[in-house]
Amino acid sequence: MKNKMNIKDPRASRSRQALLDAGIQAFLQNPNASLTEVATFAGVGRATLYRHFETREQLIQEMAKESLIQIDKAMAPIYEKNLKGSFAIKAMFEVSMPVADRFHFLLSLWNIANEDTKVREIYDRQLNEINTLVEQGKRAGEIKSDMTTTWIVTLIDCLIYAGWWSIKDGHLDAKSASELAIASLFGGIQT
Amino acid sequence: MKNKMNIKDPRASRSRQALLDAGIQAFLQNPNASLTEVATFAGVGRATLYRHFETREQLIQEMAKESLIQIDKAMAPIYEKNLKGSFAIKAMFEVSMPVADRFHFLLSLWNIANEDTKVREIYDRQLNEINTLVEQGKRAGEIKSDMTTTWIVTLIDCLIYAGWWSIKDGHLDAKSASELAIASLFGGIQT
DNA sequence: GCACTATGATACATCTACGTTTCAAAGTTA
DNA sequence: TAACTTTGAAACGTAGATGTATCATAGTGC
Repeated sequence: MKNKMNIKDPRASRSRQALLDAGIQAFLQNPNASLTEVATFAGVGRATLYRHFETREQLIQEMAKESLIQIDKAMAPIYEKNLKGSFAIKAMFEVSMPVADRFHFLLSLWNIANEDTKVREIYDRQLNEINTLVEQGKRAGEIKSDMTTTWIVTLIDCLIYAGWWSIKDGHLDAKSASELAIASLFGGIQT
Repeated sequence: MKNKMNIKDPRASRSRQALLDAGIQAFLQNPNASLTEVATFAGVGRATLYRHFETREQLIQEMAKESLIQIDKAMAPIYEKNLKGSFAIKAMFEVSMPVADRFHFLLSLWNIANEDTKVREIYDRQLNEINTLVEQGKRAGEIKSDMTTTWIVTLIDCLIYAGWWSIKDGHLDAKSASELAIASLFGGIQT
C-alpha cells in the first residue's frame, strides 16, 4: 500500500489531521492503543488510516514530528524577542505548559519515534537550544554553576512533566502550573 | 492452571524470584516485552512462568507489590530513627535512588498494577506518608507554605525520576543523584 | 532409595492486532 | 455534468502473544 493521499484534497487533509489528533489522545491515554481505536477515535475508517500512514511506526513518527514542530512554533516568539538565559527558560515554561500533553505522549513511545532520523534531528536541536539557554544563564550569574548543565536540562524536562501531570489531574491550570514550575526550579521549596 | 507452586521448595522460590527480577529488567527496557522474553531472561521455561503467575497482569501486579515493599523496607530505618519533615525527605531521596529503577518500571505499567487492590493500598499509604512529611516540614517552617502539598509531592516524585534517569544514562551514580535532587528540590538552581 | 514436586520442551488452541485488497458510494474539481 | 479521488465497510491472510495440556527428566525431602 504505497498509496499517498493528496493533501490538497480537503477530505484527505481533514482525515490526516483527525488521525494525528486522535493518535495523541489515544496514545496518551493508553500507549498500547490499537490502530482500530485510533481510527474510531478519529471518526474515520481503519482502512483510511492505512491509506495515510503505511505502518503503526510511521503514524507515531509523524505524530512526533508534528508535536516537535508545535514546540518549535511555540518557542519562536521567545527567540524573536531575543530573550536569553533564565528569562528565556521562564518563557519556555509558559509556552510549553499548554502543549505539554503533546510533548509527553511521546514519553512512552519515544523508542519508536526515535527510530526516525528527522525526529531525532529536531529533538537533538531542541535539546541543544535548552542547553544553550542554561549555559547563558550560568554565564550571566543567574544559575548555579556547580550543577552540570546536563542535570539542569533533565530537571527542566521533569518539571515540565510535573506541571503537565498536575494539569492532567485537574489540580492546576496551565498558568499556575508554569508559575509553580518556575518558582520550584529557580528557588526550590525551602523557606 | 490453578496450580500453585510451593515456595518452600528451593526450586520454586528460585524460579519465582528469577522471574520477578527478569520482569523488572525486561519491562523496564520495553513495557511491551512478551512473557517469552521474560521467561528467557529469567532462564526458565515459559511454562514455568505460567505455573507461578496465572496471567500477565498477575505477574505485573506481583512485581509491583514486591517493588513497593522494597521501598517500604528502604524507608523503615528513616521512621525508626524518628526523622521528620525535610530531614526525612532528604533521607528518602538517599534510600530511594538506589532502588529507583524498581520504582519506575511501574510508570508505564501503572494502569495494570493499579488494578490490584493490595497494590493500590500500599501505594496510597506511601503517598500519604510523603504527604505527612511535607506537612511536617511546612509546620516546622522548613518548607514554603504557599506551595500546595500536592504540588510538592508531585515534585518529589519527578525529582526521583530525574535522578533515576541520570543514573540510567550513566551521567550520575546513586549518591550524587540524590545529592543533586535534594539540592535542587530545596534550594533550586538560582544563585 | 522412594515418593513427590517442579521443570523444560513441545504441541496445541485461541485471540487480537496488523496490514492488504476490493468495491460501491460520496465528495471534489474543472 | 463528467472525470477523478477519497472514503467506509467488509473480507481476508498473517504473525505473534496468551494461556493450556502433556510427559519425560531431574531435583527435593524423608
